[in-house]
Amino acid sequence: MTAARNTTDKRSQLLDAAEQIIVSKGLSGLTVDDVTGAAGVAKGTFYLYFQSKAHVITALQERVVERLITQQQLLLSRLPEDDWVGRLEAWIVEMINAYMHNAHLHDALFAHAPGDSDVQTGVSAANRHLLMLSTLLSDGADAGAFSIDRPKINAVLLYGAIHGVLDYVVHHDKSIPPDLVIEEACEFGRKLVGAH
Amino acid sequence: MTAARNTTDKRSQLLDAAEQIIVSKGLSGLTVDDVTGAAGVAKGTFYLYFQSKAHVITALQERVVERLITQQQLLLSRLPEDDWVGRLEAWIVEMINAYMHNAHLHDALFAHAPGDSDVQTGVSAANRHLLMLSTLLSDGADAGAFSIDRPKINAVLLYGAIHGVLDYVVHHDKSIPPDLVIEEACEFGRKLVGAH
Amino acid sequence: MTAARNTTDKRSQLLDAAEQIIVSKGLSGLTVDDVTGAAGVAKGTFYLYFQSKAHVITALQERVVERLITQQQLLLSRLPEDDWVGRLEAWIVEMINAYMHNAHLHDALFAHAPGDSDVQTGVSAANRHLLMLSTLLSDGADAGAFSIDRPKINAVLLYGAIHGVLDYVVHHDKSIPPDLVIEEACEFGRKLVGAH
Amino acid sequence: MTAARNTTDKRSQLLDAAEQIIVSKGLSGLTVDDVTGAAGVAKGTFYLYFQSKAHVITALQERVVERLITQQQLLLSRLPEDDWVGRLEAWIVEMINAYMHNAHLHDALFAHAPGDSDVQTGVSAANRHLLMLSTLLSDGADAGAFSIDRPKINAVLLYGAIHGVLDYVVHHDKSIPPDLVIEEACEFGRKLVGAH
DNA sequence: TATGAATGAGTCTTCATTCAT
DNA sequence: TATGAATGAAGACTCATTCAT
Repeated sequence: MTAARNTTDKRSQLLDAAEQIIVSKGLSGLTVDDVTGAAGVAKGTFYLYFQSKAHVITALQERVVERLITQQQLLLSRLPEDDWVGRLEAWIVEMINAYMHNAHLHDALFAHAPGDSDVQTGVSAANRHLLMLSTLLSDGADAGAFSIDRPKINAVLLYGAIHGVLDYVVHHDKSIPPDLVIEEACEFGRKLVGAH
Repeated sequence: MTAARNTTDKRSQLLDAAEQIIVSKGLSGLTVDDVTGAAGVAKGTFYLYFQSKAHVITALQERVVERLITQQQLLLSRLPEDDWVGRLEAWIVEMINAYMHNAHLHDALFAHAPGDSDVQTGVSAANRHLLMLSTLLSDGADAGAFSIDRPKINAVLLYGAIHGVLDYVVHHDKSIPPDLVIEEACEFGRKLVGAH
Repeated sequence: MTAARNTTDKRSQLLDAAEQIIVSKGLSGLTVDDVTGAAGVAKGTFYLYFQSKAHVITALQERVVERLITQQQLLLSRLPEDDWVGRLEAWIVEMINAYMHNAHLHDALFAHAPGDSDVQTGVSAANRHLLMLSTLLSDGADAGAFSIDRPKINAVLLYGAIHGVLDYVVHHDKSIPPDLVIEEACEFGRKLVGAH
Repeated sequence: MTAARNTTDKRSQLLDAAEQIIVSKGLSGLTVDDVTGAAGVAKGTFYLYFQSKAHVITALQERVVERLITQQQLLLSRLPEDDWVGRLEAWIVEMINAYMHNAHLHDALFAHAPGDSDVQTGVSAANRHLLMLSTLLSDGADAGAFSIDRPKINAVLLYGAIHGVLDYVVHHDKSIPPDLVIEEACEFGRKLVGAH
């Protein structure tokens, strides 16, 4: 058990270190050397837990998305089943909160430079998150609460819209208050699903 | 004048070469060596026209956006002044067409890896494009055709949404036909501005 | 005794694993990790049976040569004592057969990169094999069957010649049939000892 | 012209440096770092003249063989056309001299670890040398001076034999005087071609 | 303007070996 | 005996940038 715990710990330490470095130096500033240095282990140890540098990045994406999904599921589970607009808003709000809470990380992790170091993971992390939104729209539509024809493509649009504002707010116009972002994003969501 | 023209030419050649390489090898596959090689000039020449590698990328972004803006302005100028929904749709359609016509390039150029090659250009290329959309929304609202409170933030949302679908369609689900993308994006735009 | 047997077994397993890897990946593709992996033991176990990686290679050389020598001795023991040319030919034939039967292994093992992994083993494996040939020549000369002055140096020459052809046939001209190689090598041997 | 000379010089410097390092540390002790260090140039410069580490080795082989071939051709050109045994002996003598003059280098360079870093060069350097010997045997046979059926395979045998003795003398029994090696090798050659 | 040889810091990755358990 | 996590030295190769000509 101790061994198992240590293993888990070390992988997490490495992941934490990588996360911290991405936050401070950006994705391109991430070096295996720095990661192991920050984690306090030898360089070779890195390769005991990750096949390559690209794999930590993927693992980090997974972790970030997984946490966000979990959090959103928790929130949604506390809402009335039939309050579809409320559920959509909750989803949006939590996504924005999570992103703004650690903007640099989300940014670096999900600013795709496609074709580059794409370590394909079957269904990528972001895709799973997108699927969650898509399902939400789909279920709401089935329940008659949303007037939407193509849940998937609409989910993509909404997802892109939210990512877009967040990116804009974080990088180009920090004067916009988070509350306003949330409000407008929700308004946007409501329009999309035809609620009012 | 000949000299001046040559200068312009050579800069363009370099730009063309860079563009071509990004299309074929991606942004991370771009090397100064390849650019000068493809442009048929010596490596040192590169630095006569661009301060650094990051600067070509920026210049390329400018050029791409400038062309798109010009094209959109041309299209809009042919539309009736008061057909605001038509103008918005034309804007969206053209953006999607331009993107899909050279997806790799737009992709590489606007998949920001912030903090990386951020050669800040005052108001960045993309910002100018965004401003165009924002102005369109604003004018439409002033004319009473759009019911929108905050044109800027709504422009950002719409812009992000479109970029998002395009990215999705190009990288994750190529089965979606361009026409459908255009249709949904326009529908999305109409909902946003409250046009039925 | 059981323990002793296990020990022997494990050492052999390790040796077998190393042999197999050399055959498939070449000497430079040999890693302790792969060896222990293929042998089904932990990495540390390797160092319980061999002082270093270089030592397995040496041990493998010994084993290969030992087997060959044994086989040749068996063959020679069945031949008439006084048929010296026949004995020499048998020796040559068996050497060629053994080599061609597992060319990769012999190759990797006896393509000396001197100064590299030279774990000096007193009289090296190959030397013992050479000594066998030398003795054969010497005895044949003593019996008056071979007209040779310096058995040792002639053994070296013959040994090198055979190794040379084998290497050539295996790596550069696979079109040469084994039978021809054997025939020419024997002819070569006969000339050397002055038989016809 | 200066530029051309410098270029040639630098490539040669690198080659010289590599040669020197191989002599002192063996082939496996050869590092790009050391080579550039010894040549007094920056690390990157190495890759301006050679595609990879493996390529210097090949280039070195070429150079060594080329020099030897040139020297042998010079020697042969001074001998009477019809003294075939003399020509063969001269070839053998020069090969042994060249080898012994820089044993470490020849050794490291031609101790093939096949399948490893084999940078195939069409007809490899050693092959060209072998061809020279083969041609010599063939011509001598045509002239009626050598009684040999298959020049190529016999050349391979002789070539291997000589390499074998040299390796043996250099690594295992330094007590054998060079003169004796030469004498025996020549004797060996004569036997091979059926000259007394 | 134009050249292109030279630079050298920067990075990933491998792998033999050790050692606490 | 046996394990296997941890080590860290070593090494190949890249590429943006400079500068003498």
